[in-house]
Amino acid sequence: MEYNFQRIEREAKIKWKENGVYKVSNNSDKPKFYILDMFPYPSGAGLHVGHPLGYIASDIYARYKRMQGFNVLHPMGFDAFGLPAEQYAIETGQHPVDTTKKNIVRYHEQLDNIGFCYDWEREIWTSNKKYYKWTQWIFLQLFNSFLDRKLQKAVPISILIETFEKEGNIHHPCPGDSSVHFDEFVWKTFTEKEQQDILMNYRLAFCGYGEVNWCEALGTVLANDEVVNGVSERGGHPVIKKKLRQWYLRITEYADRLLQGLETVDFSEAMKEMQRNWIGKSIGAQIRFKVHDSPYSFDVFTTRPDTIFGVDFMVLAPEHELVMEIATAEQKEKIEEYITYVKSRSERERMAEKKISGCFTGAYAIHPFSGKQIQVWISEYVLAGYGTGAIMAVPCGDERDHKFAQHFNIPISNIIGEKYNGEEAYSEKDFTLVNSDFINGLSPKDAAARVIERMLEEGFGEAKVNFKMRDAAFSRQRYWGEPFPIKWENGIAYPLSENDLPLELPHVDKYGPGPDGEGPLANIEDWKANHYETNTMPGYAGSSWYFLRYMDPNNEHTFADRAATDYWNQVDIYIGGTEHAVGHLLYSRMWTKALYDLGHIGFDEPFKKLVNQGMIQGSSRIIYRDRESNVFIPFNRIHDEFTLEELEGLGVKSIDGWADGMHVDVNLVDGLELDIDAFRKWRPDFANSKFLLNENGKFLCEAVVEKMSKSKYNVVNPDDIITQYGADTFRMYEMFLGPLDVSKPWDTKGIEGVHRFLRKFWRLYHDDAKGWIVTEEDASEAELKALHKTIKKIEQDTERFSFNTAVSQFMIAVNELTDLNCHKRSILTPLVKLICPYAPHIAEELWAQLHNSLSFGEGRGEVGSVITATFPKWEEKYTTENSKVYPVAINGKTRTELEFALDASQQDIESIVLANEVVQKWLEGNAPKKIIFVKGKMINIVL
RNA sequence: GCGGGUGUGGUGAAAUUGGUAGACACGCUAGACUUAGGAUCUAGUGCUGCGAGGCUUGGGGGUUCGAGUCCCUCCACCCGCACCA
Repeated sequence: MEYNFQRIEREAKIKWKENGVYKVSNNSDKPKFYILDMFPYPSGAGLHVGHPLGYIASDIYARYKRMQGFNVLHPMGFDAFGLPAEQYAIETGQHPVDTTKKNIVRYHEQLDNIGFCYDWEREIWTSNKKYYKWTQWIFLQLFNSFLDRKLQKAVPISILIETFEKEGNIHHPCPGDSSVHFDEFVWKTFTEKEQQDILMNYRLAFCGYGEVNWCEALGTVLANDEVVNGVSERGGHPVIKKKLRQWYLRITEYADRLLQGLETVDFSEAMKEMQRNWIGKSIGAQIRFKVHDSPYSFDVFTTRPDTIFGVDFMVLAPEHELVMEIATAEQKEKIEEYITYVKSRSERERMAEKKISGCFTGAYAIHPFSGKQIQVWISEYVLAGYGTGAIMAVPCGDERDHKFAQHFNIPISNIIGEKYNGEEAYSEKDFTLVNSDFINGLSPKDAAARVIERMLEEGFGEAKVNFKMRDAAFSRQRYWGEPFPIKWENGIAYPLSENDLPLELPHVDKYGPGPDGEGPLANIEDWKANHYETNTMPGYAGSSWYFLRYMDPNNEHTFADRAATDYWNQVDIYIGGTEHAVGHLLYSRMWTKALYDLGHIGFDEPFKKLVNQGMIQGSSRIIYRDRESNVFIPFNRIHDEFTLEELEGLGVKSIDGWADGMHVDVNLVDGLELDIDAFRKWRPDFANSKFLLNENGKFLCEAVVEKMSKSKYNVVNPDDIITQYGADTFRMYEMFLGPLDVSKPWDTKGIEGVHRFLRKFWRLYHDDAKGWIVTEEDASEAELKALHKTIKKIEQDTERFSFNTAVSQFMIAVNELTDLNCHKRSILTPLVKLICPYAPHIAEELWAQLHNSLSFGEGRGEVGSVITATFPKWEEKYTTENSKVYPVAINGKTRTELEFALDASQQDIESIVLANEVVQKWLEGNAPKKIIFVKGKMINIVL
């Protein structure tokens, strides 16, 4: 009986489904385990072999945990709203409702073919109104609360209103506009509109005017993390800064907690570092400088208040609001010219070439301590969006300031002493200050504290913490997203009541942009008449909390029952790519914190442990053709010297043209060898081309590793692999490719080895001729040893996500048992259980056969529930330790005295024992401290 | 520039965390069985040498009885951030 994976997998799938094997209950005595994948965005192209990598890993771990007796939540769903889905719909002339549905059905089918143990009854789509009702509800929670900075937690806005009525905002500085101050009396004089405008500046989800990333091609704004290198992440369209009315999440208020929370979670250092970097906390001071002969003054932010006496000039960002106010008449023209120049430079140009440029305003600032007059410049190296958009420049201590001073011949003062060489800035902090008035002789650290103290006393500066992170743009001028549950009246945003949720996304036939940078919803008359907000939420809205919904997916009364969220609690393991480091992961961490603050859930970090999987790249095949003669030349011969006859025979006049390389469909290539007939069929335009062959009659392509994509013809579809080799082979091979977290190219060729292994595995149980061959004999010592070694290794490997070595371990075990000609039930039964997480279909089949009629379906059918109970305990007796250190006592002897014994003992353990005795005698009863044995051989003696 | 990471056969990679480096697999070579095979099986396969042996984990140095593993230094590559004051 052959290993008929097609039959086996078909039957297993039916069995699992009929018996509801993977249904998960919220009521269980078992300990819980929550393992989650980043849910996919169902694109039109379907899954390629790279997508399921992380899913396979999590599935193996889920099944493994289930076997250990955990109640495992391992759900799957679809991130269905958002820009790409809408773009795809537009491009293919369909409606996003239809394309999304179609794509999901396809994804669903593909995932099922791989044999995942998802509880599909918990499936969620973010675009489903039953789901986005609660996305809207959470939005309202954010809208209706603010962050109390003293408590460092979100608090309902109603409490803030009460406070304002009692004492104004004296204890609650306005995060949106720090210039807003009022007491309880003034508050009461405000109109409703004025009051609401002020409250808007506190809300965690708020609407305001701001500079946003506007993408004309997509017709919408984008969040900072959706803009990469100055172009849109999706589609690579140019992005410009534009002032628009926008919704935002006030994530900056959570900056500190997002930073602190990283200490409590198990993410990779790189991931934590990325998030820290994005948040960009820096500690320093804000200092006010007055402008000479002018009513104006401006603030700068610096991390080095200790260098205050080294300030030689000031720089404002070109966009700084004071620039035109303080510029002197004679400099105005030059300033305007410079600003025009800056505006003419795109973000990309600025990044590409960092030129030193700037312009003197003609104005002078007054040093707050010394009263010295300091030139005020503007330059594009000072960014409007960071800090206060103005800096105090200390050339001797900052590289950029130094270059700027040199470039414009600004005299440089030295407050560092001899460590500053006049050539380049000295930015270390290990020096003693000089030429610095009252902080002379202090270290930078002490000086900074002293300066801040003095500034506070004199009232022109204070300690200040600055963050790089900005509030997150939360509205899109698009159709395919959650509508905001907001009604506008007289310029005031009124939240809908909970009872009115969901505010459904109206079905429209046309969903082009609305007027004046508004969303498509502005084109709908009903919508406008009701004064609903016309923007929709961004793609990351639905994904910021989906992990909570899985816990209680069908609840119609709340986003998830508190008992359910308490039971499942944090996601124990979250698997996904690093590309979400500063987007999704930060947003969901913030939402979790807000929901926690407001008492809706009992934990404030969503993901306990994050595992990053690498990408599976495509391995493209390239072929080269001489354009003129229309001859293809094998890659291995491109640098060859061709003989004249060869060239003439082919009609090649020159080989200069061969560099005409083209991608060829990887499915037409076996390893590197091109199937020429198939190629001619695929590209009839080359049907008449000639091929220069190698001596063995083969034509070889070049292999290039690059991203898997349709246009490169290097996409491998998991469905094809599964048809040919089966899902179990596919799963094991993906794991076998290498460590989970590194990127690696797909190589279909290598899959044979894994497939061969599974067939060999099958042959332990079945013989092609004799059929079922499992015997009842007692196992031998050698067989037990092989089994137990395998159990131990695979448990360890699975535990630490080292699935590639686990698969190797299986292969070793099967090779060993095959060599031992072992077909014994007592060995083969545990082996089935062991392999189940990796190759569940074959395990299902073998299990059923081992137990004759007993199938998974009986007794709730989980393989795992049976497995844990009968896993044999690892016994000391079978330990494979092959190196042991025997400690023996000795003092005061040198190695040379023992060398002869060493030499004599290289052969076997007996001679070593002998040698040891000799040594001991030699030393008159004293033995060495350690004698080191490696695999039965004495390697060394330690005194 | 800053931060994080990685360097091991022709290839993907192992190495019990300081103990025979290269497990397992791909590829390759030879052979067997086959009408045939891209099926299956057997043997070989880090480099070097006829050989005993010698050499080998990016380079150099160090600690140690012993280093792929720890320390210093240099080099290369990948990822992230990047005029962040």
